[in-house]
Amino acid sequence: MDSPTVNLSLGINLNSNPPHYPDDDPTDHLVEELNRMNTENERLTKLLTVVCENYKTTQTQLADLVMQKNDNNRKRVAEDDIFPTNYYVEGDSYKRFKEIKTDVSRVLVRADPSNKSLVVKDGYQWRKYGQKVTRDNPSPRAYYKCSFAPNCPVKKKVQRSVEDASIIVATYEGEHNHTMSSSSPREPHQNLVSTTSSSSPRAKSVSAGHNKDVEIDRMHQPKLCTDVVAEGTAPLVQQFLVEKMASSLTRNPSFTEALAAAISTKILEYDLMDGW
DNA sequence: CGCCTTTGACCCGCGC
DNA sequence: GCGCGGGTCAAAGGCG
Ligand SMILES: [Zn+2]
Repeated sequence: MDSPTVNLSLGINLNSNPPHYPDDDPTDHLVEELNRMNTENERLTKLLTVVCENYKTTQTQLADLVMQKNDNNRKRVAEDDIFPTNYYVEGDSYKRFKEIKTDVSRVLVRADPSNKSLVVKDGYQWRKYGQKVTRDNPSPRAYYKCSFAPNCPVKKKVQRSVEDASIIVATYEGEHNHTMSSSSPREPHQNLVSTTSSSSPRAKSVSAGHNKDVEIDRMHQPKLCTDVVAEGTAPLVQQFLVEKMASSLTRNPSFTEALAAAISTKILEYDLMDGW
């Protein structure tokens, strides 16, 4: 793919050594310092916005490329042509089709560890129908079903990540056959796209690579989500980009705080805007 | 009263 | 068959 050489050196100049003021009036210095901080914060916010926009654009392009590749490689299964029943007859008994997996998408959500309830508000209405403890994860896994429409087949599994209690991994399965309440019918913002786990060894009907992923980042601690993206099935380009950005940013320790603050305000604006 | 969560039982596929 | 692990059911209870 033609990579338009993104300038990854963000040129962050945080001026971590404030000038030493003469000590005639300390409050003036504080006010001045505060103003300087505000200006810096504003600048960082703008910078962050630009970075996010670029990131989103890159993600969209990557998603398009992946989808094109999938369409070229395999015959696309139309969603409406899926058999009405998931069972077939073998001998005198019904058996269930295993490979009817519609589409699975994985979503990474960062939330503060104190949030014990795994209720992730993503615009839909979910009814919890189960909870199990899994083998290799101390936190339980919750099972939800979309209860917005009576026959909506969408399910999701929610579980905290291993060894990082501030990350919630939600796995969506299926597609909604209804719209999202009274919200705007336009597409929701796609921030992160991860690959489907469609690598079944002998899958007859291949799942269409049609996944919509959203990453919501609730940052309370100045920790970037590099590990999360790296651990998943993220494409290499995305991995590289994120790691590059993270290394650029984390090199400056005081940047993470400003970044967290900027993201918090951004997310608040986002929430108000979308009416979550 | 309707919708939700909780929670143990149940089911089912898989490996031994 | 049996045990195990993951997924689902459904009764019971909570809540506005
Ligand atoms: Zn739905």
